[in-house]
Amino acid sequence: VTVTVDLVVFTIRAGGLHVLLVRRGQQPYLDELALPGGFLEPDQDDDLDATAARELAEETGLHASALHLEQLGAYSAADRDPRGRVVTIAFVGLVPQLPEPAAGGDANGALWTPIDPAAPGAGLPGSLAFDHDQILADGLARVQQQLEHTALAPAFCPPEFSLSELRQVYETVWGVPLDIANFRRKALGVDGFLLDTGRTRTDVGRPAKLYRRGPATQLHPPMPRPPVPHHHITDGEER
Amino acid sequence: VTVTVDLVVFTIRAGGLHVLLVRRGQQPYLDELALPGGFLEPDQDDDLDATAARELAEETGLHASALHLEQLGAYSAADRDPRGRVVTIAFVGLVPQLPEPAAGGDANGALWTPIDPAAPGAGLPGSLAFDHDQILADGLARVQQQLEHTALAPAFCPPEFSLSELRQVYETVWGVPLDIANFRRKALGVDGFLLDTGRTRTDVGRPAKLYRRGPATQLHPPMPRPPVPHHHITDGEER
DNA sequence: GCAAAAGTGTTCTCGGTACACCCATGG
DNA sequence: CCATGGGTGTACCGAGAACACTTTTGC
Repeated sequence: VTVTVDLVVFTIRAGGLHVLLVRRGQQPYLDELALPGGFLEPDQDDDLDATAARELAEETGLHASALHLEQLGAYSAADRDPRGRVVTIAFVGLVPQLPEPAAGGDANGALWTPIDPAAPGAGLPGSLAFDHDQILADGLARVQQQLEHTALAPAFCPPEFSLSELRQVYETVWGVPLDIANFRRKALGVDGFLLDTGRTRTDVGRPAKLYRRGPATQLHPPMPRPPVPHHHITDGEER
Repeated sequence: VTVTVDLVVFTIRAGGLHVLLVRRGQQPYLDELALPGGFLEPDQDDDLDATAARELAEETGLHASALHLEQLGAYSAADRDPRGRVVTIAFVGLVPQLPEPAAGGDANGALWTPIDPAAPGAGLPGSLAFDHDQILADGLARVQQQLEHTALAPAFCPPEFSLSELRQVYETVWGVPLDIANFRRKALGVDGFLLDTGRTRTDVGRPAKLYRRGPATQLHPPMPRPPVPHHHITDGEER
């Protein structure tokens, strides 16, 4: 049995949620879009997490420190890979900024692709190789849920960030607007979530205080996630 | 790379939480306790879920219908198995009643072992083979969390059950007492969680209405989980 | 009647929501 | 001074917690 690792790596660029995709450089699914990934090498001491971190570094140039990587699950349908029995362990990664991905490995290049948090798959230029559409959807759901319960949001931000930036993370990943005042109180009220650096930053308007991520990992009680507003059916994309 | 499946199967017997363990019938870890499990057969069409269901049926005699089985995660440390590179995918299973497990396969027999929901590992006669202590702890945490957010609790109950039985599931898995009145209102208030069968059952005291599990899968809002009361440090078992 | 368990009512409190309002900066 | 975003105050509402109380059975 062959074991691979696939990565669902999200970032926020230009106010929108993006996933890292590669265009496949070999069969099967040559030239189609897929999630970045690689093989678990049995002869090395890398476990799955190390393999995922290595792959991510290769694709994005980012080193494993200071970025979040977590296991999503195993995908094992017998016919998911035409080459034979391949089980893949999917990971979800979160990247703070907007570094251009580095091409390399068996991929012709990696690219940040915008996706709609309400409907992953919409906005994509077709479907992905293997069962990667499913993995992407599961990964998005995981991140959305983790934002509610864990102190994960700063992973999308630079080391120091304003409350607006943090709020935009939630709004972007969830696809809903939040109340500024209530978000502030909630975020600052959770013990150990945010640390006040003395600093402030001015872009436009009143200067904003800057925060660093605190030691807390869980959010008690959770960050409330508003019910998705009922879109009118804009076009297609229903189920 | 070899891929195996390990099972963390819980049930409630005699008012206590129990896990299914086997005594290993072969090297490595001969004669030690371990989680039941088996190999993913590359030549068959079974995916991991099917393999887990098959193993569970072999060990307990229970067929896959009407029992809950869900993926927990992959464990892949390079040195977790002395035979070489073995990645295992752990599953969590929930079994309703108290069927005696059937011995078979490569195990000398399977047994239900009581565990303390506050400290898995306490109460065990020593530690488990491989990294199964860790997997067991993760599995317990998963079930405890799932009870909060999903309509999983009836999986521990017979098809028809009273509210007391359901409440005892929560109390047993969480290891804390719940308020009878508030639990009742909460459980009945969640739309689609419980269906009223007309029937009642009398053991002692006033007859109780019986319910079946409804179509709901998520609990909105979650079943509130009380903070664990501070035990005085009874003895050891701290971290 | 009494014990035991099922089921109901009521009050208090706290967190979330909505929205009005004030503050600091750049132009 | 005004526009822009940062930050504070406050009144309302609903869910959860605690606990008193009533109902239905067996003995």
